[in-house]
Amino acid sequence: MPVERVRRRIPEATVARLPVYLRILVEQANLEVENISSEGLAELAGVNAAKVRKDLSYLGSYGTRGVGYEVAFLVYQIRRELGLTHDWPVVIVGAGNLGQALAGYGGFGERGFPVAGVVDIDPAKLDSVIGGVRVRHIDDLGQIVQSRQVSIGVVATPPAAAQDAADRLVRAGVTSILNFAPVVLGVPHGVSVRKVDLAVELQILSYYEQRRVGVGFHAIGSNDSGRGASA
Amino acid sequence: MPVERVRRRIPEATVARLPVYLRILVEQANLEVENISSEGLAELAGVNAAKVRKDLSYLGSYGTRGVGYEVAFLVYQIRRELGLTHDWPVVIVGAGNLGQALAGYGGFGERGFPVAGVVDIDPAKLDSVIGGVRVRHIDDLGQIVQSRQVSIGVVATPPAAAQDAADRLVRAGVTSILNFAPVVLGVPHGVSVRKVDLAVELQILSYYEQRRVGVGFHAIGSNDSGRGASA
DNA sequence: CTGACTTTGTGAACGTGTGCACATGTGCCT
DNA sequence: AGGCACATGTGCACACGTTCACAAAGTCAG
Repeated sequence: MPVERVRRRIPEATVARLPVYLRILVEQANLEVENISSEGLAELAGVNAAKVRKDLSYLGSYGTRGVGYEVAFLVYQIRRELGLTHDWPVVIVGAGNLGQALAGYGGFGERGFPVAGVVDIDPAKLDSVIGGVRVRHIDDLGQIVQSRQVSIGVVATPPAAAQDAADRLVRAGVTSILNFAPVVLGVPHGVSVRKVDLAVELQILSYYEQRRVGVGFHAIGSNDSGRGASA
Repeated sequence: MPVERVRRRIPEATVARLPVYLRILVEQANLEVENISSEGLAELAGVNAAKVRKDLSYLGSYGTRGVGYEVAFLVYQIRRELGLTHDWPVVIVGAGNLGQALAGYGGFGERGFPVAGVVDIDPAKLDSVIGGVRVRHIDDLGQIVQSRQVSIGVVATPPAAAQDAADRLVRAGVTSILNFAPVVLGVPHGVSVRKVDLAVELQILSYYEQRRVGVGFHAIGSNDSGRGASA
């Protein structure tokens, strides 16, 4: 069939849910499930069935009325849409507590994001090996990014060093950054940033916790899949 | 002045930004800044000034026209609203890679979320000390939660064990859960869950990265502060 | 005390996201 | 071959969030 990439825009909220559907679908595929209905998928993803259908409709009409969606085919389509048909090597800046945990956490590579390198500015940390990767000096960043075609960088430095880390990543040619430091990063136009701030998450929980005066029932939206409680 | 807790509801999106404002305001206070305008705060938080004003207006009319907001007072009000006037001890389930990093990461305690305990199901992990806390068996969960008045639990287990961890937390009396496992947790009505899924974040970046065909300019919304790029 | 200037607080318009409800299409059973 | 049961795909209405634009309220200089 002819390649017809129409480049239709997918809503932000949907993009954030697709990875969740994908994970569930892969699990179902491993369980030898061949077809799944929007309701079944919705149940597993903890969302509304109509939302699932609308989300999937952005990819095209890949369902069969009266039957549901073919799991393997959906997996392929979502992967394709998310750009997961090939690996995206990432480079981690900061070999502290968090950087080490991230590098050591096998989940990255498995899910298509192999750790191409870990760098730190502290000479004391150099050459230690974490998760099979040797820690190199931050000055090698450009070389790593170039040679390994890295386009995603992870900032796992202390807050004070985060902006510098981001600047270096951008200078090295990285165009997407996942930021773990509790800082608002300034980056040039054209660079995507997503942040993960543990303290912020806890503080949000604290808000709802504090409100739980005695009534005790809330459905709080999560950051990407609007879901928090179920009966 | 009389205490007038009206319990007005604050929009979800605003709740997610308040912690960011708070962090910035605390920084400014340390820099001896006494007053800040909505525009100044907006700049530092990477958001629109009108948004800042509307967000803060949910707390009450705490600004002074022609001047701005008194930093120290705002810090107090936001803390109060978020329920950060006292500490919220947390218990971490799972002493693996991530659990260790979280426990060892000092940022929790500093920001009002001291680690009350770390538990694991694996006897081999018991009694090792991480970040000043001894790893205990998961059967001690109830005792820890009760004695330390814990209401927030952190799930840092492998995916397969996450639901069980959540069940145990709920049974022990925890009412808020921060979930790091790539699983959709089912919890009873009245329990709040927020999730942090690294792979999902990377996959979202991948989507925008993949679209960057040659045009190269996108402003992608972050999970809480709708912001991704700046010039 | 007055007037110019600054910045808040908010009404109103707009855009995005959600969920219902149902027509439409598909497969199965008789 | 026909009809029935089922599940998708989507139009529509509503809720939520964002941004503009401006009146109201305060400051400060002279």
